[in-house]
Amino acid sequence: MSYTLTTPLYYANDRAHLGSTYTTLACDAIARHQRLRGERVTFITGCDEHGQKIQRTAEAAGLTPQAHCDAVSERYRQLWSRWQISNDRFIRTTDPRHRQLVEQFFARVEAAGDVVEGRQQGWYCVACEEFKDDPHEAQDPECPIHRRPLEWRDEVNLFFRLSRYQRQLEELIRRPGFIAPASRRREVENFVAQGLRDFSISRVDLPWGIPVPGHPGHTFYVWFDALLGYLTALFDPAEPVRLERLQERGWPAQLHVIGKDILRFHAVYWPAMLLSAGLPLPERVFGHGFLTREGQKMGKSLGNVLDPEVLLERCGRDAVRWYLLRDIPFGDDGDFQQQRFTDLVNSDLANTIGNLLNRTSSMARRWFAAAVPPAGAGAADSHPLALAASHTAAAVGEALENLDFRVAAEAILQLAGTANAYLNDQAPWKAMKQPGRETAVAADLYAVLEASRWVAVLLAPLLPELSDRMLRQLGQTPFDSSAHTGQQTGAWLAAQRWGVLASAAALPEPEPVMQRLELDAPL
RNA sequence: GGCUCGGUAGCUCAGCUGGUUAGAGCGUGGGAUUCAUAACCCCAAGGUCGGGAGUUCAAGUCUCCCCCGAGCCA
Repeated sequence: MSYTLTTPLYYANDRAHLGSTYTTLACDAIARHQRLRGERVTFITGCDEHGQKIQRTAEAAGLTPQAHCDAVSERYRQLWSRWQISNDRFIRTTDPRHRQLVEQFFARVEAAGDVVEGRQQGWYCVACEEFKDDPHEAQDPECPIHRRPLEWRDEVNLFFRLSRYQRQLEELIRRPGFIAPASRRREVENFVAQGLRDFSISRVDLPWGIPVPGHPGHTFYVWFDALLGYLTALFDPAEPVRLERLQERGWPAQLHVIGKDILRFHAVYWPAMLLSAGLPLPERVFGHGFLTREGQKMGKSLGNVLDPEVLLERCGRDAVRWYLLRDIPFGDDGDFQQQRFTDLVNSDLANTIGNLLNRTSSMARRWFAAAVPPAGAGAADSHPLALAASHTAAAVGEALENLDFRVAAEAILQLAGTANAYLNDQAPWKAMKQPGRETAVAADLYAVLEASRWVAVLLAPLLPELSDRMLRQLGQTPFDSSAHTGQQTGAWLAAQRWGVLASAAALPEPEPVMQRLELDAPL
């Protein structure tokens, strides 16, 4: 089976912010989970590089649009690489192959009779790249979102006949699971119910875009071009772009993850475009929420923007991933609070999970020749920790399928908590002082080591690096869920069996797998 | 202006089709312990469930109005 998922193609107007990082981290966890399950994954991200806004930003910086995009997209690429994002593809809409794809796609849409000319007059926001509904006679109207003056436009554009797809889209949107979370569905339903209007797919006098074949002077509207980037990305960079081959390359996508602000484009315009071109539709569009910081919207004017590069530098990947995935319900809006961030990272990762492994490993080494103790009763499937582990695995699997990272994380945490409590109940440090209890202690420690191993295994999609360190400390081979080299062997599922640790196998000297986070200054 | 989604302990959230003293984790306070990253384990305090009215034997849970936040459409 293959599993294709995408982040949005981020607009190359400016560098990455926390929101795009959040989206990308979540997708990374999904991609890794699917690889670990044995799926052939194509995880797509990239940059959307056309449009008037970029052209103007480049001009203002004294650069050509291409040079500007080269710089911005390179910065994205490097950022994702530093976050160890496991994307298989990074597509840029200025890639020459993308132009081929757009041309092929447009030819289909045009052949379907879905392209018509129309005159468009109105006030236009360059930042939104959209016409606004302000009345024609308005004096100096402003964009309510960007607080910038609107520009008067009067042009003949090409329109996509969205209105023809009214019925089909209504049906699609009703389909359970297409729009997720379900709470966002109503909004789109209402929008469609108002009656779909054709939308323009070209601009005139905008050189920074892909020329529309057969329509001199027109370039494609940036959204039309950008969405198609998901398709271009599926082709191997070395192979020619051929729309007929799309389905062999992993289309349709199982999942588009986006911010809730662009839900309409993905749940309405995009499916209609695909229908017109005779291509299958993505299975699911997931619109997640936005992040605020300490209760306030992040913005340049407030000067409270949290820079993902700074965050990475000062806190590390595991900590940030954990906080964002474990504390913010995926789909809802969330608030980044520094105190809570450090509290959770320290409590969950360092104290509960890290210390569990550390204390157990240290006892095992001390009393059982630096090795995994004889398993005895600890290897039994009926051991309380074995039962807990298998419940946890089921819960984690289900939660991850539902993209509910928070529930998955909590389940893992609970397993670690159960194991910690078990240790306190059994108190091996006391038992070891009594003669004849050595076998029982060995079994207890074995079981707790196994539980720790399960914690590490289940953590692999969410926190690949911490999982890695834990498994090494247990003398196990870590999982490879990265792009391209990801194992896809089912090793991860096979590791979800009680009793994998071999008694007498050497245990490396323990060192803390997770440092506590001490932030002396605000981020 | 119309619509959507939220408003439950200091913080983040659970509470299905209405039904015993409203739950969890973090944080706070206390206890116990020493294997461990001053960690782990146990216990406790903390809520008039945004406000008001209504339906009902019974409402955080249903209806209406209002307030606040986020968003969609005008």
